[in-house]
Amino acid sequence: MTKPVVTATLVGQKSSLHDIFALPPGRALDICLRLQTAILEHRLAPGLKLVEDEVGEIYGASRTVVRAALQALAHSGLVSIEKNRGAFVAKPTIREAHEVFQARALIEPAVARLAAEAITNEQLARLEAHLEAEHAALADGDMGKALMLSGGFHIEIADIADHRVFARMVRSLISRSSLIIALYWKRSDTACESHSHHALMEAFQARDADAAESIQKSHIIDLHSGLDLRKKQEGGTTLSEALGRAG
Amino acid sequence: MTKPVVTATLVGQKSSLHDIFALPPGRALDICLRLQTAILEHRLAPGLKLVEDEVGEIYGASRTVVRAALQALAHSGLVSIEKNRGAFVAKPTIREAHEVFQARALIEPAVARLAAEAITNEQLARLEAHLEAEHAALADGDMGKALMLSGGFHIEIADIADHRVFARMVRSLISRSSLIIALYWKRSDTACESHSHHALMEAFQARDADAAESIQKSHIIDLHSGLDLRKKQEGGTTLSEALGRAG
DNA sequence: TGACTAAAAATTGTATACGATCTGAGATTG
DNA sequence: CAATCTCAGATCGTATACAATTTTTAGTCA
Repeated sequence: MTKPVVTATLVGQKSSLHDIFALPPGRALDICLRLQTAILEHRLAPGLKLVEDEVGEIYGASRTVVRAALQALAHSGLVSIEKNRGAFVAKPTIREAHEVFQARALIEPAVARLAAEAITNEQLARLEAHLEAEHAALADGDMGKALMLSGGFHIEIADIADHRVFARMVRSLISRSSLIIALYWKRSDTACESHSHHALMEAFQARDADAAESIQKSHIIDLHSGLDLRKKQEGGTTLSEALGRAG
Repeated sequence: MTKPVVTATLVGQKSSLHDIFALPPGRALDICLRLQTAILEHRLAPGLKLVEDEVGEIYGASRTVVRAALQALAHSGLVSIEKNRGAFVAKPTIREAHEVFQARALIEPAVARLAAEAITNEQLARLEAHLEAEHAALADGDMGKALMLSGGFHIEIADIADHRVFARMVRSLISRSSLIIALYWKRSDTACESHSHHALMEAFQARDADAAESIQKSHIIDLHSGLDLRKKQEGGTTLSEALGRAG
C-alpha cells in the first residue's frame, strides 16, 4: 500500500495544503483534495460533469460545501465551471497544453536552481527515495503510478526550493500537466523520463545549480515534445462509478 | 473621468474576467471585481477585516454570494481567509514581497519578449495611449492613479503576449505587487518608472524582443529595489467608510 | 420518420435559518 | 491592581428551502 504516500506528495500534504487552495481547513478542503486526487489519478476523466448533489452524497456533505470545493478546484485549473450548467473536470485545449509546458520550461529550471542551492542532506535522501519508488513503478509497468510519482518529484523540488510563490505555480502547472498527459500523451517509452530525473538527482547531490537548471529545462522540453497535439480523448465515465462510495 | 478606463485595465475588462477568477459571470464576480478594485486603489487597507454581512449589505447580496466572492479573492491572493475568523485584505509579508518580485523578474521579461514578437500596430497605439495617461498622472502628482496605470501597463503587455497561462500569472503577481507597494514602498522618485516604460515602448516599436526582455528585467529588479522591507503599515480604516454605499 | 414544441425533471443560483466558534466587556479573584 | 473567568453579542460554518435555468422527455404535426 504505497499509493497514499504518492498521492500525499502530489496533492500537497507538505507545504500547508490550504496555501494551495486558499481555503481554511475544513470539509471543503477535504473534498477538494479527494477530488483532486481522483482527477490526478485519472479516475475522473476530463470533461466529466461533477454534479453538486452527487458529489455531496458521496462525501456526505451539503451542496454549500461542495460548491466551495468545486470553486477552489476551478481556481487551480482542474475544474471548469459554467454558469447555470455546473462544474466539469477540465479538458485542457491544445493551446493550453502548449502554454502550460512553456510556462513549466521557464519556471521549473529556475526552481531547480534554487533547490540545488538550498537542498539539505535529509531532503536529498527523501528525493532519492522518491526516485526509487518511481523506478520501481516503472519496473512494475504501473504507468499510472509512475506518472503520479513523476509529478510528485517535480513538486518536491519546488518545496525544497522553499519559494512559496513559485511552489504554488509549479503545483498548479503540474496538476494541469497531469490532465494534459491524460489527453495527449503519445510516447510509449517513458523510460527517458526516469533517466532525466536521475540526472537531476546527481546534479542535486553535487549541489550543481547550473546543471540542475539546464537538465530541468531539457527535461521539460522533452516532455512537451512527447505530446501528440492532434487527437482528443472523450470522457464518458460516470461519477459515482469512478469514485465508488469511499472516493 | 478617466479613472474607469484605468481600473478597467487593471481589473481585467479585457481578456475575459471570469478567466481570472474562474467564476461564471454573476453577482459573485461583480462583488469580486468591486472589492478587487477597492483593494487595488488602496481604499481597503491591508489587514482590514471583510465581514460577510457587511459586504453583503453594501452590495445588496446575501452571504452566500459574498462568500463565493471572498473565496475567489483569496485564491487570487488579495484576501486571506482564516478558519472561523473570516476574511481580511491580504497583508503580504516581507518574504512574500521578495518572492513576488523574484517571480516577476523571471516571468515578465519572457512575457515582454513574446509581446514584442507579436505586437500589432493597433496594440502599439493602445499601449502608447496608456503610457501617455501614466505620464499625465505623474505630471499631475496623482500618485495613486500613476501606480494604478503602471500596473495596467504590465498587464496590457501580458495581454499582448497572448499567452493565457502567463497572463494569468502576471495579473496575479501585479495585484499582489499593488498591496506590497502599499505596504513597503519607500522611493520618492517614481519618475524612473515612467522612464523604464518609455524604454520598453521603444523596444516594442522596434519589435526588438531582446531589448524588450532585458529592459523589462532591469525594470522589475529596479522596482524590487525600491521597496523598504523593514517597516509595516497598519490598517485601521473601517469597511463601509472606505467603500461608501456605492463601492 | 424527423423535426419542432411544450411540459416535466433535474440541476444550479440565492436567500435564509440555526448551530458552532470566536471576541470582547464586565465580573471575579488572588 | 492585574490577571483570569464568564457570558452575551457578533460572526462564521453548514444545511435546507425555494426560485431560476437548463436538460430531458413526451407529444404533436408535417
